[in-house]
Amino acid sequence: MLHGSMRAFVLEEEENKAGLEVASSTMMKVEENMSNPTTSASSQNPVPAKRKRGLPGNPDPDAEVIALSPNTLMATNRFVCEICNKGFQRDQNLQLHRRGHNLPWKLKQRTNKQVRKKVYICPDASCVHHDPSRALGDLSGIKKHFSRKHGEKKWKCEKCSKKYAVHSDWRAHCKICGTREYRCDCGTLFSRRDSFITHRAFCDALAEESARVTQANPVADHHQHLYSQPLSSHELAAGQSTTMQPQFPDGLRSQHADIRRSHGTYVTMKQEISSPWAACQGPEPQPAASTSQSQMDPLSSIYATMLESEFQREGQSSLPASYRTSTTFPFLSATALFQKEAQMGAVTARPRHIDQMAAHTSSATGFSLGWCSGGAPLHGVKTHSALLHEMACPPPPPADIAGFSEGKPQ
DNA sequence: GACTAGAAGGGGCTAAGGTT
DNA sequence: AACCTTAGCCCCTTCTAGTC
Repeated sequence: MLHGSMRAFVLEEEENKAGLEVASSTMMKVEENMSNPTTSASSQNPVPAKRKRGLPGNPDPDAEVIALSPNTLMATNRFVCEICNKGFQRDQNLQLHRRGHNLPWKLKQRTNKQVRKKVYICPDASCVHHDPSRALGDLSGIKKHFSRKHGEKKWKCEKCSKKYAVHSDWRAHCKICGTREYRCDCGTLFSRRDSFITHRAFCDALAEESARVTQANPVADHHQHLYSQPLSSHELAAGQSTTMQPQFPDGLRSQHADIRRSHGTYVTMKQEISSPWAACQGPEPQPAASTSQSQMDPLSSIYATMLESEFQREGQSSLPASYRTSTTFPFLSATALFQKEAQMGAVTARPRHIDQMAAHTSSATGFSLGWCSGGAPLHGVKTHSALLHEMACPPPPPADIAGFSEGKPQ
């Protein structure tokens, strides 16, 4: 489809004779009656508050159409002296230079007549912008277009290996390349948010399924498969043995926490609980005999005292033996804490929300519900949960914690 | 020589349209 | 829906012709 009242068609010579670009031009007339939607619309409507650009490739119908050769579009010093082969960006520069060679020269004269708007067509015949009706409105535009579509892409992004022909495009890409990165818990990386969301839906469903399986078979855990490492806090909370010592690499552990933070989910617990893990990778467990109350660290001691008094208040003679022998409450893993609470609940009264917590193992919100449930727990249980909460959020523990890995409570 | 105006080059920003 | 590419617009700088 040709453009309507296109008046003139200036064709630049494709060939440069003797290295000198000759600006001879041919005038052509293209006569068809076709209205330009852009201009007709703009003439009918009042000027909008925010200026809108015209559609691509719909130049002013009265504009002068200029066809530059590929050489011209790509050349930097396209005006070349036939004597010394020196190139110049502009004809005026060349003409001035020719004076030095005592060659005839002619500077472009300023003209008083009104300059008609120029539009430029792409020299590539197969290109949509080769059609005068789709000519581009400015010279830099057609140059950029020709470079992008038909030129050599010599600018390469170091990060993603994408190539660009226009330097500014390359720079714009380099600014944002690698800044949008989405990482799932399972370690998979995504550059696109939608892909990441899709994957996460799958990954979460898998985690929930694993949690259900975990209740029946504590070994099953998709993160174990994915990381080849145990475990995350919510999985521990599902009731796995404390003899399993999670060994997240520090980097992965903090990364995991960061990811959850970005999801707005169970970040805090994850980070808090990770500290005891680090501690539990410490020295060999001490013999039970060596872990007397006097050797406890202050927090352990305080907690043991609190628990004992709690039991006594509830009518129990004293803390069960298994609790008294354990000296490491503040630095137990989440599993150990839950198990202890569950045991205590079995001794006193088993709270429903503990079961709920276990059932929510893969759900971030479910996990936090376990800690922050607004429901009315049974008498005594609230105290235990509060104590456990305090235990789960201790200051960083000392490096060697005696007796941590003694295993699960009797 | 100083100053001004115009042309050209290049880069940044962003709307529009296409793609995934 | 989000992302990517393309093209239009604008601004700044540089260079040169013309004028005083």
